[in-house]
Amino acid sequence: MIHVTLPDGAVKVLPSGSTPMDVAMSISEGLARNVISAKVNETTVETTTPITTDAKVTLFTFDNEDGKKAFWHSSAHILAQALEKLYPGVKLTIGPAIENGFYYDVDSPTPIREEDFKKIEDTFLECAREKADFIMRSVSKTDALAKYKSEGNEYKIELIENLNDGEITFCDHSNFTDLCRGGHIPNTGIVKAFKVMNVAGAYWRADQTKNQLTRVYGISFPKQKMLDEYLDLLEQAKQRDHRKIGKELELFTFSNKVGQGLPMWLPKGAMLRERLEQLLKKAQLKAGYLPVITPHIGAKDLYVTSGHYEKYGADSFQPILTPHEGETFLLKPMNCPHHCEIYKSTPRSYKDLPIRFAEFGTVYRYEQSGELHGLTRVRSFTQDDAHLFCRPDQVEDEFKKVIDLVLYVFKALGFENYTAQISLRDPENKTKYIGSDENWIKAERAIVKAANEKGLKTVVELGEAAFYGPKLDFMVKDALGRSWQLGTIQVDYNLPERFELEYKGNDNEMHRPVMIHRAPFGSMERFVAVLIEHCAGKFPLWLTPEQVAILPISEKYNENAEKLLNLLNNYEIRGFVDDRNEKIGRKIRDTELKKVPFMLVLGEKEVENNTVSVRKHGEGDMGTFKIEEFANIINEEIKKNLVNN
RNA sequence: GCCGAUGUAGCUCAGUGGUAGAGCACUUCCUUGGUAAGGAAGAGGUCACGGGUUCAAGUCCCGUCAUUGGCUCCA
Repeated sequence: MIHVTLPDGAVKVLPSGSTPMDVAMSISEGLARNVISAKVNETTVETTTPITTDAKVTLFTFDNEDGKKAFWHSSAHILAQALEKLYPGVKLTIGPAIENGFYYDVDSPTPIREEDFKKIEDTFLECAREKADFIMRSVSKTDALAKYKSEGNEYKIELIENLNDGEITFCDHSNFTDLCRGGHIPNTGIVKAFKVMNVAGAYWRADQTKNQLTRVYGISFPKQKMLDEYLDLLEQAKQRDHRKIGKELELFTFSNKVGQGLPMWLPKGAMLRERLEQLLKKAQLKAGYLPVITPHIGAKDLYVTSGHYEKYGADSFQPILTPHEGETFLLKPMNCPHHCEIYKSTPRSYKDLPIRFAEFGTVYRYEQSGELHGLTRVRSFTQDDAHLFCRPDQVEDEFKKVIDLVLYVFKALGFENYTAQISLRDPENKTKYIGSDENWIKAERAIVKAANEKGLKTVVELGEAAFYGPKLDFMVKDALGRSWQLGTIQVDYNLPERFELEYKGNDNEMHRPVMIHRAPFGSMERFVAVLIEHCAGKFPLWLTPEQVAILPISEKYNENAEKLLNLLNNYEIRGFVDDRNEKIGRKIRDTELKKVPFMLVLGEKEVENNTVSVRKHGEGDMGTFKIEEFANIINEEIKKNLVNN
């Protein structure tokens, strides 16, 4: 007999050789029906893998992350089987589970196209319906290599060559075999619904110099209904796409005549952005930041000093020349060098520190053309940048204050769900970074300590640091549960050294300050894009381009409507009059579609009684109010969703 | 930058080798209304751009540009 310990601490005594499925059976039949994968101690196994010693066992259903992973990993096998059937001569490479579904990278002699998706889906489901068991077996390295040599599959051969003899396993189901580490659901029949999401090119081993493969993306579920719900979610995401809403709400535009990836803010978008900037400017003023303004270009040497030129020069916008020989400027890709020079414009004393220079600085980066995307990835964007120059003993405290500022911004804009990513150096590849080991260690320690003391939920990523220092990045989850990287805070010991920044200490000696780079929004473009998708274009009242629409019942009341608008403007409420020759139903419909929060219907009754009939977006008629009453309602609501501190 | 898809009116899209279309938006007129589309008329296009095939190209082929889904990159 063996003792099996479950995650809740319960212990089951079962015959040796019992499987995770037996464990599930011993708990309940319902659980047994839904169990699709299991972990024995720390290893993911099949539900049919015998357990022969005392062990900790965790059972997974599709509702667990691990269960989903096993489900989608297994689905990748079925996809591979279907692709082999449909595309003779196809070479399989790898097919992992991903966050939403799975993919399989193949080298296919015939192209796989969108019109083939239906065919692939049908074949996949045929294979799934065979209810073939997934069976793991060990193979010797020689045998494994022999199989793929006979198939001429150089990719699998490369994979196997990196494995040790004795740890190579194949997974069989039906007549299909694949090299595989394991972690499957019991049989193919559990997969009831499948959809090919996309095909795309992907490099073998993510290496641009290697062969380009075809990546087939798919997603599968144990129930058709779950697939339908997932597709519905995608449809919602599409409806929230900031590119679509940005156009509909007239927030921003692009023009080929201006250039790729160069966004232009339309009046409504520009005003919205200004409101966001004001929010932060006010908070920064309170927090002791000092505004600075710097040019959009800088002498090339500035960036040679900072190290940006060496690192990114070749892939950036090319230098700007002047009528004078040998004089070159660069569009600024970063604000920090300028801010360093401002720091240096006068001698600094330890008593002056910390000095916090803030600027909404527009920067230019030549992003790869294939990477451009709406407002989230552009070639000119404005950072809500600031650089804090402090004494080493101030770093931690300053860092924590910046965290507070970032969280204030998130809270004000309704991003409740976020995690902090600590991005450190890649210890394997230190040459990517500038600066001394000692400084890196100091900077990394400072970040980890500050994040911990602030009680942030953190994940650590090695190799994600900026080339001059480690970062704390804030990842927010939007209303649909998608993750976005927004604010960033970075500790930097390197640029102060490169720019030879100094201050005089109380010992009358010169010392080097530490820099903190930070941007709570990140970039205004990206932030607005994420905000649009988060709130589906229904911005918080204080931020929205138009708070009220005044809808006269007929043209007779247009003049009263204009007067009302003026009155509301005095209460700092903004809006517009819909003075079109249309019926009230039509005006309401159009205003609803524009997502204007409040509609004021104005007709004979209202004009006589000096009232407005209020209608709220998405909710309908709220009744009749005195104008002052309405002004109070709206101002109360603004306060409610704009945190004050 | 690489692989795939797409590019027709301001917007969303139809048009599969034979005279360039629809809905919405826009303009004018009628209508002056009470909580999600009132009616009529009109205007609007070098079918992304450049070549080619053809008696004939929005449609087929090649190239360029842009958009887009991925990959790689991201100070």
